[in-house]
Amino acid sequence: MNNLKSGELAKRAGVNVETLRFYERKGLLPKPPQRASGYREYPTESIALIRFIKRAQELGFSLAEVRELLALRVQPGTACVEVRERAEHKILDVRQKIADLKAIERALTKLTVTCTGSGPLSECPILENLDGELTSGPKRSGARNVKGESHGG
Amino acid sequence: MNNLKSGELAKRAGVNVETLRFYERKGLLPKPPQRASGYREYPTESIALIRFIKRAQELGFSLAEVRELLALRVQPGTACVEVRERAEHKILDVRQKIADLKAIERALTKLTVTCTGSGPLSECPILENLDGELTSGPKRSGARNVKGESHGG
DNA sequence: CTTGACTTCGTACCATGGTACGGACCTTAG
DNA sequence: CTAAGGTCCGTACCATGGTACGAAGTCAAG
Repeated sequence: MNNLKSGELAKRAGVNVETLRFYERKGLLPKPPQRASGYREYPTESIALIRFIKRAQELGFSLAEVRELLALRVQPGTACVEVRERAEHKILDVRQKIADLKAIERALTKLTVTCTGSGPLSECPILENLDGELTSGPKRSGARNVKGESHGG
Repeated sequence: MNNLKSGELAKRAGVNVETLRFYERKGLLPKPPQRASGYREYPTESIALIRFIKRAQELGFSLAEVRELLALRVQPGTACVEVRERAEHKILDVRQKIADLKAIERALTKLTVTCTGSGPLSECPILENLDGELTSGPKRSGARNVKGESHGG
C-alpha cells in the first residue's frame, strides 16, 4: 500500500491528524489527492517530509523558514540563480547555528570537566563563549511545543 | 557606570524593556537590586546574559530549556553529580542538533552545486539526509518571534 | 445493512513568547 | 519648580504552532 490515510500518516510520522491539516493549511504539506468522499491519500514520502518539518523546528527554524527550505527543494531547474542565492544564504545561517551550538557544547563540556574535579566552579563557562556575539544572526521565528517537556522520549 | 537602568540594558542587549520584565517573571533574568523608587539597577553582565538567551532560542531551545542551561551555570559546587548528569544530557542533545544541522548544510550545499550545473534537479537532497531519522530527539518547546523577519538587527 | 472506527470541515481553544497600554511615580535638565 | 521623558506595575492583547470538539459523512467487517 503506497497510499496512506491521514490517520496512518499521522501515526507513522509521530504527529496527530489535526497537525496534518494544520500543515496543509500553512502550505507545508501539499494537499494530497482526495477520493470522491474527501478522504486524503498521502504518498509515503509524506512521512519523511513531516519528520523533516518536526526536526527542522527543533533546530530553531520556524514553520515559515521550513517552508522556504522546502521551497528550495521543489524548484526543478527554473529560476536557478535565485534558488542558489537563497540556499547559500540559508547555508550561512546554518553554519552560524552550528558554530554557536559548538560553543555551547564546549561550554557544557568544560562544565562537566570542572565539575569532575569537584572544584568550586564559581565562573560561568556557558556565557563566556557566546558572550555578546549575537552574530547578527537570522532573527528567527517560533518553533513549537510538542508535548510538555518529556525528554529522551 | 556599571549599573544599567532597564532602558539602557534593553537597548544594549537588543530587546525591549517589556521583555526584561517578562524574563524576570519567568525566572531567566534574576531580579536585580532596585532603588527605593523601584528603579532596577542591572549589572553589565546582564547584557551577555540576555544575548545568550536570545541566541539560545534561535538555536531551538525553549525558554524553559534556556533556564535549565543557565541553572547549570549557577550551581557553585553543590549537587555536583546531578549537575554533571544534566549537563551531559544536554551535551547529547546539542550534538544531535549539530549533526542534524550538518545534514541540512550538506543538503543545501549539494543543492547549490547541482544548481550550478543547471541540471534538471528533480531529486530532493534536503529530505534525503535527515530522512526519517527523527533521532528520538529532545521534544523541545517553543521559541518565539522577535519582529517579523528583520535581519541584521 | 448495520455498527463502529475513521475522516472531513469549521471553529474554538490552549501555551509560549512576547508586545502594548494606561496611570502613577521618578529623575533630571533647565 | 516644572516639564519631558524614563520607569513601574498590572493587565490586555497578539502571533505562532498547534490541539480539541462536534456534527456529518465514509469505510470495512460482520
